[in-house]
Amino acid sequence: MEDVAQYFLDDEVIGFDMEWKASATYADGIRDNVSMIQLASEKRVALFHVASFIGTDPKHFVAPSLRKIMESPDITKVGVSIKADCTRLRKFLGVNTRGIFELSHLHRLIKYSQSQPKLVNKRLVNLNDQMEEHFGLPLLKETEVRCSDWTRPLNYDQVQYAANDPYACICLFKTMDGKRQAMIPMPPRPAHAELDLPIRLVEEAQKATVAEENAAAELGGTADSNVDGKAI
DNA sequence: AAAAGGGGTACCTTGCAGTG
DNA sequence: CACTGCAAGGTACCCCTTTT
Repeated sequence: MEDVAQYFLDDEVIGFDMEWKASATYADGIRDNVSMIQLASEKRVALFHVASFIGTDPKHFVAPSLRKIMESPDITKVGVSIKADCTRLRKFLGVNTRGIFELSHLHRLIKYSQSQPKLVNKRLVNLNDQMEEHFGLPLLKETEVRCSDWTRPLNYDQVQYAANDPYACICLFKTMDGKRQAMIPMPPRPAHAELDLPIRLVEEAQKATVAEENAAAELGGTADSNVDGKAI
């Protein structure tokens, strides 16, 4: 994971997606709830089958460079329903993702801002509909594969499916942002999704950060806190 | 099935101005 | 000083959609 993640450190925008066991509840362990992590740039796709990693502590499942990528506000992570993925990543692996970009927002902006401004809202649009709109192609989203057991060794269908998702996301972003830049007048790019949290959640996050820093100070350790508070 | 997030709505609290 | 009415802002809940 460390070696492969380093390939993405210099990218400005990457596609991001996760897979987990459809039947998993929050009471189940890490492997059931975060079975795979996928990244994609225009050049390459990375699949991390974390369910097969050895260990019990959250830190055994996230290599330093992957954490760096996810927590950097300068590397934009694009996806559909991406906030839910990031919540999972935070809850089970302690990764506080920044630079989150919801493709549904950009899709609505370029599709509706000139004809039906009322529809430029935060409602999610599924990935398949976005693919058909901008590429005229359906994405193979077979329920059988999607809801399969992602904790077991993967078969070829699963690998193909898992690679498709983040790659489709990065392609969609490039295409849609190109359309946005061609619009007259050009609307601004939607903000990173973590920046428009309700005030209540922002305060909770700040409290958690302070508590974390206090705990680290008490231990006298040099826990690498990538949180500078500015983005929040 | 389970979970999260956004939009909409009803309800409550708060602050302010006006009135007696 | 006490009371009333109104607008603004916050909160809680339901419904819908999306994800695996």
